[in-house]
Amino acid sequence: MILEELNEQQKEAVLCDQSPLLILAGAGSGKTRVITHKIAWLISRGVFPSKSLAVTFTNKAAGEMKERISRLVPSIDIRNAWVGTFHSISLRILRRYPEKAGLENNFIIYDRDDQLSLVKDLAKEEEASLTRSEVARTLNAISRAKQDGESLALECEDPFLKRIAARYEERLLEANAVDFDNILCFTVDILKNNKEIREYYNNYFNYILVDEYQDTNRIQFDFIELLGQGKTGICAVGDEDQSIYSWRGASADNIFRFEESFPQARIIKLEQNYRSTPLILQAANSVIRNNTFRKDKALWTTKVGGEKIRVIPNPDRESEGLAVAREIMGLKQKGEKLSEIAVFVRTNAFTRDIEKGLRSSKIPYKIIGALRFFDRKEVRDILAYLKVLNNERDLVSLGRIVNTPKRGLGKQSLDLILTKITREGASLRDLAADDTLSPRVLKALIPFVSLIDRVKAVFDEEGLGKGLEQLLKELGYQQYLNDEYEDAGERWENVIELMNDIYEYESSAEHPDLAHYLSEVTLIQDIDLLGREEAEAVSVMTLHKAKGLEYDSVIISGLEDNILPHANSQGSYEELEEERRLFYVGLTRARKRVILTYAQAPSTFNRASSFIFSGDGSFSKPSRFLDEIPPEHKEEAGKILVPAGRKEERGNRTAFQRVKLKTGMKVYHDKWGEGFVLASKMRNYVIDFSGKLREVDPSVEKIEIIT
DNA sequence: AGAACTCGCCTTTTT
DNA sequence: GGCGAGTTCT
Repeated sequence: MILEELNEQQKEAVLCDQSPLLILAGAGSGKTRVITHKIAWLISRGVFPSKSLAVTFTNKAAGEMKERISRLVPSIDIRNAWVGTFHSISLRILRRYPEKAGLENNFIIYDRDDQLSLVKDLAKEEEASLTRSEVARTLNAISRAKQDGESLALECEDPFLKRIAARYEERLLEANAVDFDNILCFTVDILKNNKEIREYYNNYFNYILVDEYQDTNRIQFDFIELLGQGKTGICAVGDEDQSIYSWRGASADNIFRFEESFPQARIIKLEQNYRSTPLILQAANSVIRNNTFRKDKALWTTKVGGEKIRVIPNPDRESEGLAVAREIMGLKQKGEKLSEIAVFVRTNAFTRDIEKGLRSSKIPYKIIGALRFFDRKEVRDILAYLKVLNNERDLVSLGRIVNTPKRGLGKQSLDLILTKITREGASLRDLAADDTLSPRVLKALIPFVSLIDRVKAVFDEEGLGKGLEQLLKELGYQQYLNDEYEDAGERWENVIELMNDIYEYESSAEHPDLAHYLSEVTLIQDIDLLGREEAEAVSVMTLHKAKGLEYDSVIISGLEDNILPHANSQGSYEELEEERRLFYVGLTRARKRVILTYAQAPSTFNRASSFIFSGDGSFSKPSRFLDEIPPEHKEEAGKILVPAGRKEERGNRTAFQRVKLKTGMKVYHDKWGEGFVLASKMRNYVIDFSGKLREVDPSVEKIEIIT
């Protein structure tokens, strides 16, 4: 039964257990199917679910994989199977031996925001003031080294960076915290340095399966190598054409390294695509063929035909959002389900433009992972309180809440408090009794410390949910939100949602405790993973988030040079090829159709979402990747005219709401025909109509932009 | 000393 | 359009 729905290669892959196995699986060739069926098959043959380890790329993928397995072997409880991301699996191991990494058992995880605050603090400690991007770059360097299995704290040419990196690790340990990288690094170190632990896990897992193998980095490879050494039951599935995470140390080279570390590995190629129409497949193939660093592959399908790829130019970003909405309305009228439509963007910021368009057409949508629930200020505030309640030596979190809500402890006081804690090892209680502090500071600090103590007692005696309720009550948090924010209602809703989540966790977890809750929350960033399915809605997400998903209809927006490929990724051949793979990933998500949109003057409108300026503000070019799709596979929306001003009836007079034209734009005027914009002059524009210069005010005269 | 206000710069992508 | 740094106000 489990083997029935598989083709020959897939079946071979599922059955192969006498040698390590590397599956090179093209897009849509059923690789997830192979993994789920393989695990289900093993379980059906009597292997305990907990003896298989499956590593996925996201928590969402892990959840889906478990669901699919349990549908294949419905009679068996697979809840304790090891299915998860590298991070969640390593964490599960690290939680068992925290002392081996110098941690106490209530350690928590610092997310990116915490990390940035920490680096900033440390720079200040070194009397250097770094800009936001310098802080980010410093953190990226530290992180990248760790992902490569190195450490700037130990080895680095730049003494400043080395010092920051070293202090960074110290401060993490002092706060009894790990960052995302350390979850893996510490676990790998424990496995490396402790023979008994390594052998225990090496023997424990009979089968190890790694999905999205092309996106593993060095430390993840080491992890797999340590657990999989000497095993035949190891299997990695990947596609170098979908490698899109090299910026975080991922390397498709791991595909070659696999054969070195696991000799006698079999290689099975999956080349039959079950997802897309041949038209989409051919288009995607001809795009990816332009990459030089790849093995040529021949994806094929038995399907026939397919709709041409629609390419839709727009005068500006706003119109692009509207065009996306219009296309979706069209699809809906054809009877397509909204849940089978996805819009992909290059960067998170662009989701806002799409959002606007969809909202104006009243199309229900969900943004996947953009403004994440746990990134909201009110949620972060409360979580910071929880982190301090868990461990008051967590200075990043303490710094966040000491004056939130405002209690008269500003920058100066905060600095003083933090210094006393770091230099003198003072506790909060010590500080509340410290008579060297000014009366003004003490007056604010004493109630704060006693609040922490009181709430902590409730947490210990009555549990997490009750503790949180007490915290909110003592803080007067709802009142604080009302006083400070216009959208207090919405913010309070989020706090309530967090409270529901914590009650939910408390009733479902085996041993509910704050540290576990906090790390769960940090690793699982998407709120929709914490319950409740969304209603029928269009999905909007970044191309990176799109990996591993599929939809009937895919719309990719922002197909402009400097966006896709991104302006920051044109420095080298490698970067450009990664951008092309990103586009390829987007295209191959589609079953039935692809729509591509771009804007001509993205920076004119909505500056908020567009930081990409092509120098002097000349307007952007369509993406070079568009040219890589053969003409017979696409259908340009052609030369269309878009009014430069939005028509408005004012009394009996028609006016055009002013819209900025840009130098160089091609326009059309009913009387003078085609022209191009030479310069702007107050409200007017100088336009060259085949040699004749005219000054035109587009809010009075009808000017259309030619695209 | 701390709050309130203004200005400029930013973001590529994520566990 | 938000966030931090810098500046002015209380």
